[in-house]
Amino acid sequence: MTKVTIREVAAEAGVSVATVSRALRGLPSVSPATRARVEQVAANLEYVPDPYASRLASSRAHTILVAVPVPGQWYYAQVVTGVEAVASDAGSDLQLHVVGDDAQRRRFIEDILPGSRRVDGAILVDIPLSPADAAELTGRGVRIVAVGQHTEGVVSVGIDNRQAATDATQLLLELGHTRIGLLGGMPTGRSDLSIPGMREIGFRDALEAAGLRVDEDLITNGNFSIDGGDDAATHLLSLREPPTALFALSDEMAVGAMGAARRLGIDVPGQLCIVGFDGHEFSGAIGLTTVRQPVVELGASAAQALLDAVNGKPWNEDKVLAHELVERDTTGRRG
Amino acid sequence: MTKVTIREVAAEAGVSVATVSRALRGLPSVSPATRARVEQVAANLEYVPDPYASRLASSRAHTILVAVPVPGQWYYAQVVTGVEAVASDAGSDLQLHVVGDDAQRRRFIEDILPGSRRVDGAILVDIPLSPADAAELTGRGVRIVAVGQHTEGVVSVGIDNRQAATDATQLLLELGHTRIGLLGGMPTGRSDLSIPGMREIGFRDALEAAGLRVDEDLITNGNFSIDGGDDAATHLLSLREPPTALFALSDEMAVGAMGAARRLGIDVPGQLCIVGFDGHEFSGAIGLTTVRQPVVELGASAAQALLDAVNGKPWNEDKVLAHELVERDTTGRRG
DNA sequence: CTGTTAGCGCATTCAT
DNA sequence: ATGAATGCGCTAACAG
Repeated sequence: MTKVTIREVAAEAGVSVATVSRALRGLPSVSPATRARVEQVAANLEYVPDPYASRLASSRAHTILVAVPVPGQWYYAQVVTGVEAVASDAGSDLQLHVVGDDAQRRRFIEDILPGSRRVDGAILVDIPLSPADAAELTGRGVRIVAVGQHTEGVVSVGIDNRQAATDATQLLLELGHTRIGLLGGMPTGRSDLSIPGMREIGFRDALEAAGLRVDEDLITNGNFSIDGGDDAATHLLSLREPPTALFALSDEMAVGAMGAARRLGIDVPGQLCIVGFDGHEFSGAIGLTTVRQPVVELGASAAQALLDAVNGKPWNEDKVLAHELVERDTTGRRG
Repeated sequence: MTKVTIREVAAEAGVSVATVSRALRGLPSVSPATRARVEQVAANLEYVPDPYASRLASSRAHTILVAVPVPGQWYYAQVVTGVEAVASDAGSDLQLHVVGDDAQRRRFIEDILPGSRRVDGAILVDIPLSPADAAELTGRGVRIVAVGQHTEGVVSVGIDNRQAATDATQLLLELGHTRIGLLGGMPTGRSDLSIPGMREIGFRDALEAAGLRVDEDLITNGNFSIDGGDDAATHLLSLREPPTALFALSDEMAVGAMGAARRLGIDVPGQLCIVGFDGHEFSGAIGLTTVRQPVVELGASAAQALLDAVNGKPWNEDKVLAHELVERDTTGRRG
């Protein structure tokens, strides 16, 4: 009922509040005996430091903020999981922010983030950030780490999206496909810097390397959603010359495409091969060939980068984690 | 760079800090003229109140905490999404905590939650809470709302799990199945109060109502995971007298079961019908019949309940949202 | 309607 | 190694 404060602990232990503070935080200059006594008393009184008071008094917030566009989407949920694990290990709280539309984005960048000591830093997952905004924020002392989306002047953690897309496309090419449909998505801003953009480039790379011309009609927008993938696939499959394979830039779209194929009575992989992207938890069970990326580790690394920066050891270069092409039923080697 | 404080705003606007505080928070006793001026100055100076200072000084944290066992699991991610939406609408931050194993659970209940003013309240999603702990916490002024898991003395938001399971089982019965396997999970604590427990009871209800005896050998533990569902299904399907239908208490397990069936060359729904539970985003695309529950709304309602409690209007009874049986391919009406 | 006076609970100098 | 003093930035009575 009564919120025990550091003062009562001090009184009870017969020392000053300063000593209690030092003892409980494991600072060096405290005699073992005193420390033991203080810890004992604190335990008895069930003393729990008020985080807000300590955040106000010190400069560390012991809180790391993570912003994602759609917290319910598998990929983001996994990244958040990774961040949480590292954060909680380090004794930091995790504040989750949703930055979906552009209005939220502006509010987030202008109002939330600048509140300097609110948090130790922020992890932006696929949140577009202009170099100007980035400079402005870091100038204000806001530590930022990006996951996926790369921004000038901000450390980022991700995979080699371009290469990963090339790998996936090459598998399809090896299987003999020459008409490959692409289920991509919303190219916001400079496409050569966005994730979808990089993947699309990788896709084109592979085709060109194989001496094939890219048929722009086969490049569609699946909106990174199941329904979008379904729609896009339905469209592609109804063309006069439909593709014999689809490369979806997310497993959600790939699943949508699988659904479309099933509805249209098109056999997968007999008549249509499909490759997804992400390594969604369901991909194995439904036999979806996909490019697996280390999602949880992505978040964990980002969190670590942030913590390191907080501790004065900022990373000086981006971290690129390994991806892996996982071949499964939807690209069953055609007999 | 320079953190603008309320003092500078006050100075610049020629009023006291108290007035600035009142003006900016929209409190009644401030003249329109003064308020306008203060707001103007605050905007110019790009003043952003320090949340920790205000939390320390006031009694509201403007933070709502949400605890889930596995943040990366679809169901939890959806609930969190719902909570976030309502929280951010109300201007509150969202603090995410993972409470997986029992050690985390104890630490959470004993150390995190009791920090009274740390948060306005907590939403526990499927976190077992003993009536004793609940009483202790509420006694300390910690507001709690439960999602799913019901605990004596704590308002909860959920669906009628028992009825939902009965509905699902009845569909299978109507289709003529008499040997139905159950993919359930870890009965932690009193099973008749846990979600899996309630669903299992609903399952038994339906069988008994149909005059069928429950074959305990068909009741398995799928651990609420894809792999667990696969294993459990594999086991069931290898019995001398295998079930002709499976009822999985989560879509993850159902998908695992679908994978197992595919691997074993068992046609679904021809030789085996499957019903899942949750209404996972992928269920539609893969044709999985399932019991859909309003996941996002679950979180949103819980958040609303918490906010209402904070505002002195605590709910006096649990909220039961509607579920819906969605019939799809995996229970294709057999010709 | 507005200004003054006190803290909120803790982390930090600076002494000792 | 420890204590006393000061302030983090804001809200909350209490006056006026």
